[in-house]
Amino acid sequence: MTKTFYVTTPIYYVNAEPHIGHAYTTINADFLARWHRLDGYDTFFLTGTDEHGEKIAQAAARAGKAPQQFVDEVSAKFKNAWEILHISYDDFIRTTEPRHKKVVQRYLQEIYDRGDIYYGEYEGLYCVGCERFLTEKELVDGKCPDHGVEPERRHEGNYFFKMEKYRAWLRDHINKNPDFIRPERYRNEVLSILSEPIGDLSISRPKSRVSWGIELPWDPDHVTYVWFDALLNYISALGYPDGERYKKYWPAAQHMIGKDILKTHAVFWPTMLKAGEVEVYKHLNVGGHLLAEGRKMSKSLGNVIDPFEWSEKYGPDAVRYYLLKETPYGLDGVVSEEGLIERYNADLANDLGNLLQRVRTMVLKYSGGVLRRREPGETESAVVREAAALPGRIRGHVQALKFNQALEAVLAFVRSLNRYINERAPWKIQDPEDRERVLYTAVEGLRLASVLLEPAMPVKMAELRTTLGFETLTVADVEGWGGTPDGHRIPADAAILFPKIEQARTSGDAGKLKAEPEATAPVAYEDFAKLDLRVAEVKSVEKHPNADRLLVIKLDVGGEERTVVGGLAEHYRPEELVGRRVVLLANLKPRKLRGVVSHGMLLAAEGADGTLALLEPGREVEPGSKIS
RNA sequence: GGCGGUGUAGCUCAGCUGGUUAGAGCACACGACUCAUAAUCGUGGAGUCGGCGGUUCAAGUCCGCCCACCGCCA
Repeated sequence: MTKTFYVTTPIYYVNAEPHIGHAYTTINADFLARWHRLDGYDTFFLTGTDEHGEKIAQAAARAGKAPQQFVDEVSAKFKNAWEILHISYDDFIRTTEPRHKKVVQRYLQEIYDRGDIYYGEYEGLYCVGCERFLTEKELVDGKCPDHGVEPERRHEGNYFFKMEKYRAWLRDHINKNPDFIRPERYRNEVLSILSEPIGDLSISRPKSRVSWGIELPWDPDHVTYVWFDALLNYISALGYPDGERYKKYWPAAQHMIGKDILKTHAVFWPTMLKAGEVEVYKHLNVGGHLLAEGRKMSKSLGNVIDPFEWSEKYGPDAVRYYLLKETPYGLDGVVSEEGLIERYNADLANDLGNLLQRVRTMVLKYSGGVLRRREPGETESAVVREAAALPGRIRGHVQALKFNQALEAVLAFVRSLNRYINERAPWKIQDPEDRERVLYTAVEGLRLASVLLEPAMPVKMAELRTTLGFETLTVADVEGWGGTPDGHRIPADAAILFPKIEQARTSGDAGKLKAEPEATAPVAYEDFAKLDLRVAEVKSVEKHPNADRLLVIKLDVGGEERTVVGGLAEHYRPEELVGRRVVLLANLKPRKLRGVVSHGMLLAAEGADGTLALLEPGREVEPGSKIS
C-alpha cells in the first residue's frame, strides 16, 4: 500500500493581493508536497482562496464591482502568483464554489442536529460607520477610533458553536500528541490558551447586515461567518464525506499556516472537527514571519519585500531556495535582497553551478561526452558513503520541518564533490579508466543532488538533469549508487545554469556611506499638511502598569483630554513632565500599547547617545495651538 | 504581570537524550590548483557559548535567579 500525504496552505482571504507572507507559507508547503511526491508518497496539495464576508463585500463595493466579479479577479491573481512561483498544487478551492458551499451547509446541519449549535442574543456596541460590533478594548475614550463616534448599544441574534464543550478534549489530545502542533513553542501557546475557558464561538451573522456568505440551512436569515466557512475547505476540497480523495488523504492531513492564524487552526478547527465526528488532522505546522532588516515589514516603513519582483529578477527557484535555506521554519526569518544575492552566488553559482559546469566540460573534453561506469576506488568510496547517507538525512530534516538544514546538507555534499574533484584532479590523470572513474563519480553525485534539491528548485534541477542527459527522477532512483548507466551520453551544449549575479559593486567607502543615516526623500507640502501637530500641556503622568519603559501621559490639548503612551520612562521622571507644554502629533491613529490605548505621539529629538529630549515651544503658547 | 521563544566567532546560523582541544557558511588574510561562472580547494585568526550561582567526575547542553529582544495571554 502506498503511503499518502496531504498538505494544505491556508486559503487566502481575497481582501488583499498576494504578498510575501502568502508566498512564504505556500513555498514551504510546496516544498513539503514536492519532497513527498519524490519520496514515493501519494501526495495531495491543496491551496485556495477565502472569499466570503463583510470585508470582501465592502472591498468589492469600493472597487465598484459585484462581489462575485471582485473575488473572481482577486482569486485569479493568487492563481497567477502561484504559477509564477511554480507552486505544484493539486487543487485550488474557492469558498464561493458550489462544492464548498454544499459541504459547509451539510456540516453545519449535522452539528446543529447534534445540538452543538444554539441561538443566542448578543448585545454589544455597534458602530454604524464600521458596520460592526466593537469590543470595549477597541474604543478610545468611549468612541470608535476610526469614526470618532460613540457606538450604539444593539442586540443581535447569532448562532453559537459550543466550542467550550470540547476544550478539555482538545487539551487532552494535544497533551497526548506532542507533534500535533509544531514547533513546540506554538503548542505551548495553544495549551496556555486552553488552560482557561475559551467560550463558545459565534458562527453567524444576520443576513440583513452581512449578505455575502453561505446561508445557514435551517435559518436562511443568517449566513455563516468567516472561520466556520473557511476552515471547512480542507475537507470540502477532498469531497467530504464520501469522496475517494477524502477517504484517502484526510487521514494524512497536515496544515501549514503562519503564526498569525494559530488560534483558529489550533483551537477552532479541531473542535469543529470533533463536533462533526471527523478525525482530527495529524499535524499543524506553524511558520514564523519574514522580517526585513530584522523588523516587521510594513507599508509605512517602506520595507515591504515583493517576492514576485524578486522572482522576475532572479528567477522563482532562486527565491524559493533563498527563503527555504535562510529561514529556520517556525521562527521569524530575516531576509533581504542582498542576502538573496549572496546566497545565490555562493551556493548556486559558485558551488553547484560551477561544479556542474566543470564536470560537464571535462566529460565532453576528455571522454567525448560519454560516461563509463567504473567501480569506485578508495577515494570514491568516501563519496559513495556520503551519498548513500544523504537521502535519509534529508528525510529526517524534512520530517522535522528543518528545511534550511535539509538544503544545507545537500550543499555540504556539493562542496565535498568539489573537494573530491580537486583531490583527484582529473586533468592530471593519465590513465583514461581512472579519469572516467572520477567523472562518473562526479556526475552520479550531481544526479543525486539534483533530486534532493528539486523540492526547492523544481525548474533549475530539471534543467540540470537535462544538461547531464537525465530524465525525471525520484528519490528511489538515486538512493543506490551507480544508477547512471554505462555509456551514458551528456549533451554537448548547455547554458550556464546559475549565471552569477553581478552586484552593483560598492567600494569600501560606498559601503560605509550606507551605514550613515539615509537622506530623507523630499515630501510634498500636502503630505506634511496631513499632520495635525498641536501644543499640548501635560496634566498627569503615570508609569505604565505593564511596561518598564513606557509612561502613560494625560494631556490637555486646548480643552480636549488625550492619553498618550510614550517610551520616555528612561529619559524623564513622571513628576518632571507635569505642566510642560510639548508637541503632539494629534491625528496619529490610536493604538494599544501593552494594554493602554495611546492616541497620538509626542515629538522628541534623539541625541547621539540615544537620550530623548521632548520638543517644547520656545515661548508661551496656549495648549491646543496648531503647529505648522 | 503570567506563559513561551530567542541570545553561540565581524555577519548568518548548526550543535540530538550533558562527555575528548565548541562547529559550518559568508567575509578577511595567505597559499595551492587551472577542468570550471575571476571559480574551486587548503591554511589561519579570533568566541568569558547573554550574566551570576548551583547540580555533576564532566554543562552552550540540566536547575535557579537576573538582563536584552520578540511573541501569546491578561
